Amino acid sequence: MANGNRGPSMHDVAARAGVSHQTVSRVLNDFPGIRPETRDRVLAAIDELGYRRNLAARALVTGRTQTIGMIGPEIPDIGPLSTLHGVERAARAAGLHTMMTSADPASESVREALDFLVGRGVDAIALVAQQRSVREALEGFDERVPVIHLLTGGDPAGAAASIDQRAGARLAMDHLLDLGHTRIQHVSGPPSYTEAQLRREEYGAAMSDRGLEPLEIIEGDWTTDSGFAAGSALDPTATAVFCGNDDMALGLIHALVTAGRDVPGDISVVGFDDTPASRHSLPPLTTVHQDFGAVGAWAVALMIAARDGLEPPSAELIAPTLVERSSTAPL
Amino acid sequence: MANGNRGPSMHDVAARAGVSHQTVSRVLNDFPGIRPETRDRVLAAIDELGYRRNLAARALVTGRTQTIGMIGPEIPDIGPLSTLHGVERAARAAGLHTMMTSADPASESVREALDFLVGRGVDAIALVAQQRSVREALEGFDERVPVIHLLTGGDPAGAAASIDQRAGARLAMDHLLDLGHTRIQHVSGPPSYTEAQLRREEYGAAMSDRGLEPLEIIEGDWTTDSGFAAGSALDPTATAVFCGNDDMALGLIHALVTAGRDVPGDISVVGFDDTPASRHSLPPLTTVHQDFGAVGAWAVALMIAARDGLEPPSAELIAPTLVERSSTAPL
DNA sequence: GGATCGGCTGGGACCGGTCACAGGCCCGCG
DNA sequence: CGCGGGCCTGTGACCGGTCCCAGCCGATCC
Repeated sequence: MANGNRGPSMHDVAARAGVSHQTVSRVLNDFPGIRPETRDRVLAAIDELGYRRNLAARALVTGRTQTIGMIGPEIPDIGPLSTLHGVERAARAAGLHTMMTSADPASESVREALDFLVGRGVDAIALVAQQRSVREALEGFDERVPVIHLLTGGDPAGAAASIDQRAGARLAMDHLLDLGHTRIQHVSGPPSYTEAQLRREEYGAAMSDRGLEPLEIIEGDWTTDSGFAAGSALDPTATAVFCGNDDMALGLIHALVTAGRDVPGDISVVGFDDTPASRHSLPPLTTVHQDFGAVGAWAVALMIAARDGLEPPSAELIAPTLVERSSTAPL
Repeated sequence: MANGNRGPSMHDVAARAGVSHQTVSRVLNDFPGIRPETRDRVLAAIDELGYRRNLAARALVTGRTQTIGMIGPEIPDIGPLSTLHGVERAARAAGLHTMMTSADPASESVREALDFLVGRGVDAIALVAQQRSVREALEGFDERVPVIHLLTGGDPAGAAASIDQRAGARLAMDHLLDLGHTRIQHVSGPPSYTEAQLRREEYGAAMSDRGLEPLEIIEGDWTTDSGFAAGSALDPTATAVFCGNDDMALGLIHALVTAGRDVPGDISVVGFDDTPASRHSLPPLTTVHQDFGAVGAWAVALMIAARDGLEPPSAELIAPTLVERSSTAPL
């Protein structure tokens, strides 16, 4: 072991165990046909030396790193964060490792992140693609490494893992409509987000399905502040508001209550996300729960299939659920 | 380029540009003393071939991966998450890459995560060590890769980047005390967290510094639900509550209001974290803001110093600030 | 004019694993 | 007693970069 301070190598182990490096390799990779006694000697040597396999060397020859890359947004919202966390857990369960980097939605930045991960030799990439511009960055990206899209909302079929946004929006709207509301307004997220776009569309569809005229849509940016601002822009005849996410709903309620209106007495509010804060806001928020962990797990399944050249499992969206709390009431 | 489907190698580029692989390497690494004309030819060849350097090969010979590892908790709270995000950004700015894995606080799990990262050849590790048990996992971990602790609260000096918890707790307490409150109760996080421990101690210190007797401390688990539960365990004589974090404060306020008490009319509440939801909760929450991004940046500075064998910059804690909103009022 | 020197380039070993292949040994069989 | 065939093991090439060293060239110097 006369190599700098690099730690023992396979040859050192081999020498100590009195075998060849190849035998050590076989033990490490669980190859059959090794005499138990030999195997034990090798294992003992590994232990004594504190040997640890060098993955760079391994990756160099195999061309596989057993690592998947993840690209998330610069500003981490609860959704992407939870999803990537789900990916990480599912990957670890599958014996894979994860490497994460972030990128703002500009194509340039996404391309950079992609290049970085490909350069690191990841076997597949999970890309949070809530915004259309992120997906556009992939145009002409004909790399040999498969890319799975996350949280596209179910817009494009194909290699993507998402929550069914239309279904979620319909859940919220039907809840409000079933309570008797007809003047329902929508505070949406930025239209650059596919999810916001889909929730918007479904808002309109849900209204017209009941023969109702949609009210003007107020555009927010997902933050509590923008929800607060939306409060003063609300249609005075509205008796219910479907908010694009919980944070905006919280801000909106704050504005409403400040203006002397009672929630849900005067006006009902429903959110989207089921954040921790929504459980105990005043009033506790009726909202749509999304299982981000399931999205992550599904993404990993897709990546493994893609990596191994298998047919991808049939596309399937994760179904959201409605959580009824106290921010909504019958008209 | 007759190698499987591995993409072009340095030799392919060299052949195309009519130079040696060594010259290509020099161009790639910005070595001086290359004729501009030669350099351009190489660059052109790289571009035409879509060549990309194989980092596994590079890491194999240099022994450096230009990557830092991060270990976060299984359940991602806002603090660790924001901090790791800060590490990621600062690392990228320094030309380093990050690889993240998570571990539950059990020593076993932390050791595994450590081993994994060391095996991947990271140059340094940032470890979220809010809980004492996490730090204990490092006993006898004499690896050659430096480990920086995150969010220890400033308890142990040394290779750690944290926010000054004592100062933050003092900020919250002095605010309440200056408003004239004397019956102040504390809802703390789990004592296994150093941060919770430090906030607790400072609560007691702040009280006795003014000659006041501390009230019984209620123990929560950081969640809104535990804050809600704390609401019914509150000392009836308390006129103010210092909560260990915003989520618990939100749950507590919910319980209080449900029980018919007014915040801040009957009782003042201050939180800790400055989460997005706290800006527009009802009432908007007075809380302590922590600059997690700065912690991340500081951690990266420490890691670079450690990696290069430099003397670590003198230990310094990030100072929190008080954000006054509407959940507190004079007695 | 020959030696020296600096700018620029090439040749080969090496990092630490995996893979393909070639044995050595011992057994059973004819 | 010789030979084929498992079982188990060793040998050497190779992955794609970086590092060390040598060599070429023209210009400068004495």
